[in-house]
Amino acid sequence: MYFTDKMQPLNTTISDYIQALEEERRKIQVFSKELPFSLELVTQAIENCKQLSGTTSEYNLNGQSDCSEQTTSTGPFLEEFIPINKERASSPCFDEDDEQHSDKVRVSKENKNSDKRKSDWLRSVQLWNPDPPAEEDVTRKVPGMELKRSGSGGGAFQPFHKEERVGNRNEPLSKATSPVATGANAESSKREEKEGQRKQRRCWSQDLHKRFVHALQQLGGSDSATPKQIRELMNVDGLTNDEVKSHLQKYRLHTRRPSPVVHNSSNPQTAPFVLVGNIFVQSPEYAAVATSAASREVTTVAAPAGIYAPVATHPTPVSHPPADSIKKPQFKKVKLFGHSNSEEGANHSEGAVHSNSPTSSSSTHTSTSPGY
DNA sequence: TTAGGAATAT
DNA sequence: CATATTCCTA
Repeated sequence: MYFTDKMQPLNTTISDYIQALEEERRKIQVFSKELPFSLELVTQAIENCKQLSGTTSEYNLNGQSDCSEQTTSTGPFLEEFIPINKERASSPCFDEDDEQHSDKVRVSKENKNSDKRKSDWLRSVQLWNPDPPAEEDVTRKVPGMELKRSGSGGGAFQPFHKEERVGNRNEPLSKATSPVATGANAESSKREEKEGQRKQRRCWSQDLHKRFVHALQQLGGSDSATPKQIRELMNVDGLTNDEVKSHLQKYRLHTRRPSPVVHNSSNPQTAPFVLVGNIFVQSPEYAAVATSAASREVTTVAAPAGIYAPVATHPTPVSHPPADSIKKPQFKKVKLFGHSNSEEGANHSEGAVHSNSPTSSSSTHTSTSPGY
């Protein structure tokens, strides 16, 4: 039994959050001189939250504009305040979207990070982001029913939009089925794409990947799973077989020979991350999560052979999620795959990479950061 | 028709 | 260079 992931603690916690903020404000009020802006910020945040909780009730989980941000559970805790980094040269994900500034009360959302240099595709994305308008469902877990739309038909979906070129006709495409949800489908601007054109690049978000991996494990590993099965299991609406296939190909590729990861044998001193206040930054590109103190076990820091680090097998069946839940990111920001499950777990056979780790630490990874 | 993999494109 | 898409073959 696996349990589906939790992802939307939202609404319930909003008021708690507000309370927390208010308390925070009281505290810093004392230092209003020293921290005028903090006070201001908090105050604004409170207001925004109040408005949010009061007026609207719809939360969309994927509003993000680009692929950065990770599924953040309760917005409160900053997890992703990554410094910033601009550089938009080669980010795989489609960023764009300059959005029109809507005057709404957008809670301050201005994270503009674009990508992580190294490209950990795992964390750099979120859901796919075809584009803003189509926020529909995409991921939806759907409790009860499943519907798969577009079976394999192929390309169907498409949110995308702009880009004109040849005005060709689009295919019929029926988008109809959205898994649940739908409560408010905005509209469907379906502009299908043109035929001759290459499909817009889709980014595999963390969430998506997570589902992918999850499906994979259910199917018994990447070697035994077939794209179609995976796709069905994932139950993500616009996903096509080809996309899954491709992703799988990559996945296999990476899981198969990660090799170089050498555990630094004698150099523990290189801490993988630095904890700064509440925010932790990762020094090397290899991020390994550091959930502050509690580093349960997970955290596969140096995965031997894995690169894809999906979900670290949660061994935690049922424990109280209380405190932790708020504190830690939903899933670690692991980067390497710890293959844990059958998947590669079994691969020991071949994968056995013996550690060749000669050169004492350092070097060896210059740029090769396993994306996965 | 689907899967797997290679060739390409970004 | 990595990741995603398309082409080709079984």
